[in-house]
Amino acid sequence: MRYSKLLIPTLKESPADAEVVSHKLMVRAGMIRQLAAGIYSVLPLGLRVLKKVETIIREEMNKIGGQEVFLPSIQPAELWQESKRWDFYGKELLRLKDRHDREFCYGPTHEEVITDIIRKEIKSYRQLPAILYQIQTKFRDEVRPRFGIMRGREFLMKDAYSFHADEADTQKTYEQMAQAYSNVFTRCGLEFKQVQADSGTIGGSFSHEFAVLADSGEDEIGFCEKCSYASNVELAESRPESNTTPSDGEEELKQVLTPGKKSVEEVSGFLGLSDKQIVKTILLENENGLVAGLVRGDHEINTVKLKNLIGCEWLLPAAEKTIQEKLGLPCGYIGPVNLDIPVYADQEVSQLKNFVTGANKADTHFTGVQFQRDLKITQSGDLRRILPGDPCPKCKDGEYQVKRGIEVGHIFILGTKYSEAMKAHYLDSHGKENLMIMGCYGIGVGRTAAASVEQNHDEKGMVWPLSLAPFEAVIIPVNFKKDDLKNACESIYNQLIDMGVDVLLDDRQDRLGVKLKDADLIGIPLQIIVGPKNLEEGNIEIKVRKTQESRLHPYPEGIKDIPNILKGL
RNA sequence: CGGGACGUGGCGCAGUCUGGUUAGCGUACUUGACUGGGGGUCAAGUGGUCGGAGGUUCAAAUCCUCUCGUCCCGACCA
Repeated sequence: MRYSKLLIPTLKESPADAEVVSHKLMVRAGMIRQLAAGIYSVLPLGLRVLKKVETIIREEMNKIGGQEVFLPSIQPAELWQESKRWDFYGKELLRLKDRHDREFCYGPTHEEVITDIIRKEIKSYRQLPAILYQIQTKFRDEVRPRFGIMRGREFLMKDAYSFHADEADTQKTYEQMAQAYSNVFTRCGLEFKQVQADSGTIGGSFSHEFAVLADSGEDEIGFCEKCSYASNVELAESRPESNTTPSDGEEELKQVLTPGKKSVEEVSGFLGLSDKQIVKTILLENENGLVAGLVRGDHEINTVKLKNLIGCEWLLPAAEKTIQEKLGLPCGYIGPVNLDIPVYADQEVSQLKNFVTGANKADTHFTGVQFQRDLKITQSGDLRRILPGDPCPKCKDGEYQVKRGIEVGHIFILGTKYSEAMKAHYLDSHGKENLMIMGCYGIGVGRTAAASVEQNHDEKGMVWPLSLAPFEAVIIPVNFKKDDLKNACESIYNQLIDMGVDVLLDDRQDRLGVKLKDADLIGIPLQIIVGPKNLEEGNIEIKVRKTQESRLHPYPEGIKDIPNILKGL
């Protein structure tokens, strides 16, 4: 391609509304433009990158027997009502009506549509397993879209669904899919981790997330340096502390005045105790009303773990208003003693003796609280967030590390959730009807590209890996007016195209500096600079974007080495 | 959903508090000349319903009301 014929509107300054590097750079490089909150247009250069990600995904999906389909983005409400998600999905589901007033939604995901096809078209175990995938635009009306293409409302996603006759087969495909995902992200040149993730209400222990390590990530990943254990912090198990509490006598329950002391630090400081002797009572709300979670003062509650322990549909922090209305208790002084709602305690809390809690009375706390004697606990379990430095629950001598990550892929075993709700049956070899078992697997295409920028950039701009770069090489004439330079560039350009190199010819009339700045900004891996002095001496300059290292190569003989240089990057 | 900020040529901003020439700067864009190895110089230009609606006033980018849009923070530490 010729630069002069391409729409690559690069900018010198970052847009004022961009926060993260990938957003800033993708706008500056003329790859994307915002149309509305969380909705972006993709320009030619950006599309080239997305297409490269797509190609890698297609190759890996096809390799494990995936068949590509293309499903509608607008879906009838009936299908969603059948799966019960019409009511359940909430405001993230963008609903619309057609001219006949029929209800539709813009698909945020496609379990319903694909299950509808499969239940109609597949009847026999002989046709299973079936693995179908598509690369298509999704819309999720996020509360708060941000970070450009990384968390948009409209975004490009590869979603795959698999249908199976039995669990072993599902498991097999799940593992192949995990491997395929691993291959995709490796080929995209990303540093990532495959981590256990929360499977939510879907059930089953099989869900893994693929997280690209980056400070701008919204996920927290906990992993062990010594063994292979890695999981989303939401899910990471905490290993019970083995230190036995001193066997002091049990103190009496005593009310103490703690005027104005609400936070753990304030209370512990005021009473001259360690944070570990305080128990925090956190009020949350789910579909059945308020619940309380107890964790030690130096710990934090993990609501995902609590939600899983309770087995409720949803769980959110209770609003102060709700607490006032339903319990009439003063925030800051709430405690589990005589608290008339379900109380769930972290396992560490059950080990404590003589601890402090709120007394459900303004400016008052209890001291000498005993777990067994004073509290009515609905259930105890692992409820706390892991912290960096916590012991690994798996290998016993490693420590947790916590890093931020961008979720670029997620795979699930769905079981029969959808096949049951939507009656997707098949006949087995005995002629008996069975429910199909399903898996679903997603990759954020744009997010993968953005994650790559987050991981690979410098002060000059983006540094694409060869596999995702919009072009593999760019030819930069120092002066495009001089015929000998121009002819040499045209010749190199044609030869590289013939050799199958994805090459860009910067045929603009601008000065060298402009071209080099742009080449660095858009991050093309190899720059071929053709200047008058070098050319006279029979040389061209080949510069690597990433390292900024530059070497002279003989011209014209050296042209044929370029594909090899690219391979070596 | 709660809180905060912002909206002025394509992009980045000043002007708004304290109303008053023809709305300004940088950059980009067009034309010409010079220049030609890291966003060059000079000259002449193009481009603006100051987000929108209503109001106050002799006079509104500026004051008031409403509205739309965009961004940020928060929505577990009781």
